[in-house]
Amino acid sequence: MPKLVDPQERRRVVVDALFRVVVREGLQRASLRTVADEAGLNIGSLRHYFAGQAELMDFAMRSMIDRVSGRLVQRIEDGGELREYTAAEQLRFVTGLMEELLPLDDRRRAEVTVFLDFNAAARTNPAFRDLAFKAADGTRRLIRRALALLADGGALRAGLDLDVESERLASLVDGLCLNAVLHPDVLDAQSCTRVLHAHLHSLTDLP
Amino acid sequence: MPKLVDPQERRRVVVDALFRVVVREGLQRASLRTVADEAGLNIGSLRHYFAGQAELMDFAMRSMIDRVSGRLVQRIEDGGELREYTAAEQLRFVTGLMEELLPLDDRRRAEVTVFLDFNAAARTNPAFRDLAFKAADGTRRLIRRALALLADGGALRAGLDLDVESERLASLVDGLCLNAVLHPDVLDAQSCTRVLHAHLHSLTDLP
DNA sequence: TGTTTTATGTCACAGCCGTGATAGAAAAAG
DNA sequence: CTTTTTCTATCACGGCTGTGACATAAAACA
Repeated sequence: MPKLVDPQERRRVVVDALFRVVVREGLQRASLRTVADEAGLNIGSLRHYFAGQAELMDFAMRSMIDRVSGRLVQRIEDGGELREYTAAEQLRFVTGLMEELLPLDDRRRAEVTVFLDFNAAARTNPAFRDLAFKAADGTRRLIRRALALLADGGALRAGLDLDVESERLASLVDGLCLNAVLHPDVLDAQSCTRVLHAHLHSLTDLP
Repeated sequence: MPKLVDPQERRRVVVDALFRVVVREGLQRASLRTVADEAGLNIGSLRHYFAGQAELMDFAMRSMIDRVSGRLVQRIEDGGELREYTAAEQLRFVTGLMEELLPLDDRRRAEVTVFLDFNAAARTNPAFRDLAFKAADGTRRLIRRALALLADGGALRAGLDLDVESERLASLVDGLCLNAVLHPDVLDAQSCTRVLHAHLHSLTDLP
């Protein structure tokens, strides 16, 4: 006999509604009332699962980060022993990893859109600063490890500075996300992947 | 005999105040009242120079775009006949042009910060969409022309696709702007220029 | 001078917002 | 059954928003 309401499920429904509002109208318009309406709930009901706006926002941001990092971890686990890969295989793996961060389909586009709005808000809203920093630091570490993997495998071009290349790839990915979300008709998914592939390829000696 | 108040100067003062508020507290908190306070004006006085919020925001965004594009045009005019440059000189010129877009000092940091907030808002606010698109399109054209210049001068590496490289450089610059503004302690001005220099250098055959 | 335009300041209104308080329905526990 | 907890729903308050209306003051003009 299932309980009529599953609190965990309810919170997920609310967060999904919040994401839809943010994608459609921006984080600024994601008030308790608009989110409750989007979720088909009464605001009183929503406030029974989230004590206040701060808790809702914090939970939503954590949920989104968990989803993305979960997919990344899954990919890494599925990869197995990456050191045993050939250079070309390693490059393909890293490419897939970076593509997970780009808005190449509706799901990832929504995530990136929300993520960008959250980060922009985190610049001036102390409530988001720590989380935004951890997220940025996490992808930064991931990218650095990915490039270090290529370097260990001998796939990386000679004379490349790992620090500089990590920053360059991280900023390129962020810039692609930004432009793909803000001007999707100018920078579509195809162009995005083409640029990413060209960049990663230019870091290697592969044909 | 100067008039006691110069309307044009007043509007500039108001826009400067708006920029300070946006940099300090975000575009969201830049209301007519907070901007008026920041400018040391009464809200009634402010509304004498700007009919409403929409006009103020529109004027402010245009002002910022004019400032940046003005500096770029100045650099291009000062450059003279670029086609007569050597490959190394052309690369230096293009580097300087791109550096004008990065938040390398307080003035540029403020401009980029405001610009990013405006663009984020433009995603969901139709009032900003046209301007945001024109600005993005302008820098896109500029970057493409800069790379075309290098290509004509023979400085560009063989086998590079101008379309892909334009997108790559544009997104890299945007990503550097984003990270430098959101995490200035992680990506400082030095790291920014190092990455930019490494990228532009990698596009050429220069030593 | 008087008149007109420009500039500044103040008030009130409706519309959101988050949130505290509270009531009542529904489900679970005793 | 009764009691308790969980859930849903509604009201009211203060705070902030843009804006229309208006009064006053200052400068420019005639």
